[in-house]
Amino acid sequence: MSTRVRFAPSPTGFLHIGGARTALFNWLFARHTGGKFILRIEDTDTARNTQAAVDVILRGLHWLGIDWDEGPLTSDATGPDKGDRGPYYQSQRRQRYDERVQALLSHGLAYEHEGAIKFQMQREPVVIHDLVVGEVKRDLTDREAQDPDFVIVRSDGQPVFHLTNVVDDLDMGITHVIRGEDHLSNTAKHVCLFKAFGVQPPKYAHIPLILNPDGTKMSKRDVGATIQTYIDDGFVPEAVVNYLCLLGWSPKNNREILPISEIIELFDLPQVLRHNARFDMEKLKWMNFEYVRTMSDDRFHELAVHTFAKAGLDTNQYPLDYVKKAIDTCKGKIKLFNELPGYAGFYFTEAVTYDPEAAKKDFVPENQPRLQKLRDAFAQVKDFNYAALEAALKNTAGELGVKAGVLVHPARLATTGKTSGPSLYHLLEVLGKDRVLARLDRALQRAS
RNA sequence: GACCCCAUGGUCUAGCGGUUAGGACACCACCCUUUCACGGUGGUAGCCCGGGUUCGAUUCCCGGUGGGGUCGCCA
Repeated sequence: MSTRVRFAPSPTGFLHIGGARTALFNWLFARHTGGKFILRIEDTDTARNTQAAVDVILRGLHWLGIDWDEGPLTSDATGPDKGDRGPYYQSQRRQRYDERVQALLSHGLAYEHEGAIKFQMQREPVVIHDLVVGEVKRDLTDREAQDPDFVIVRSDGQPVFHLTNVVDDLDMGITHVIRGEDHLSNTAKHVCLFKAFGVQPPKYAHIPLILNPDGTKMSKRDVGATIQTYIDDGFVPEAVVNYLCLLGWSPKNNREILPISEIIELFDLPQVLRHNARFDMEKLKWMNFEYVRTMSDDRFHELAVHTFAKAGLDTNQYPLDYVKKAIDTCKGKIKLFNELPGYAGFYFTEAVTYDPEAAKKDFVPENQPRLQKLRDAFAQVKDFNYAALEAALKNTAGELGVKAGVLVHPARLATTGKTSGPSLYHLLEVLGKDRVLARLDRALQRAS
């Protein structure tokens, strides 16, 4: 039998990193087993479920590269979808729930209570066979022992999560429920519901949670908790996905960075860890850097242009060749794309502002004649390439009897406004003689 | 409070009765270097505690401690 798994988020207005990882593990399992990955929107709740909130989820999954075989095509609950087990919005499945509740009622497995409908829960401990955790015997808590039965339809007629979740999994033929460990306690309820409907429950796999660095539960307010953060901060989706895979799972053999195709091949449920993992932004950034420095020049260029544009720097105003060479000097230097405007924005604006601390240190009277000599040397360079520029600078330093660094720092500050950045000689070559001389002249005035 | 899950350096992990306990991030030192990085070399740092089982436990069992989760007419 072919596997069928689903990711069933509630549109809360953000895609939580834990949810994304759950989606990812489901997706990996489906791809690994050659089964189907289904997206179902659990929007039974309140008015907080807006189309915009669904869009956030759809966009987040798209960005991560997680595609679904069945599910909605748009954020419109009544809009088009793919798959023959729809609709995939719970708000459109009300009739199914009503039918199932009637069945329970008529079999005496549920009953009305103060206008709501409650399910007759079994009193004995429920045994769950979990693919990750193992066999779990779930006993009633003291609170539940008071009244083990739980509401499946609210008094206003709205079916409740436990009911809709189970009915949908049943109707959609879900074979494996892969979800966060925070659902493990709920699973006892769900297993009993399946039994009441006279069917075998799906197989369960409760995966560990992603915690904050301090070990507390990650809420939407915490750093890195929502996928939008990564989109906004200039992360590469493959890096985020790769990192997420390593939280609660390992490819073994001391391997960490590996293509998704290989992860799909290696991934399986029994190897998922049981303990929670803490989120480490530093490691994610390192991994992102690994992806950024090894990606193709074309992709780097495309993402870079987009990032500059976001920061208000229009690279289209410059010759394509200039833009390309400028961006090339940044490859392998930045960890996140959002560092780019600060790192290399000087290529795309004539309004260079000097780092005040550095200016105080480098633009001093003592450096004025040195910079002047360097400027004159650069003016003599006919073929304005990095090798010639390096030779010119070093030669000047030699004549001045100073180390290269004495010229390098002021020159960098004069042309970029920064104390660090791409290779100086390469950046000068890209900037070109006119710009370099002009910027040097401006700095010369400042230094005098 | 009750119920459930979990436990290898600061963090992510490999390990599945006998290992100098391996890798990665981070950190420190040195080298390289025009800046910042990259890279290279070396280094600090770990099996939560207590009982068992065993010739021998990081590894198996029990208890404790610690962490997390769940006990809604939220999902």
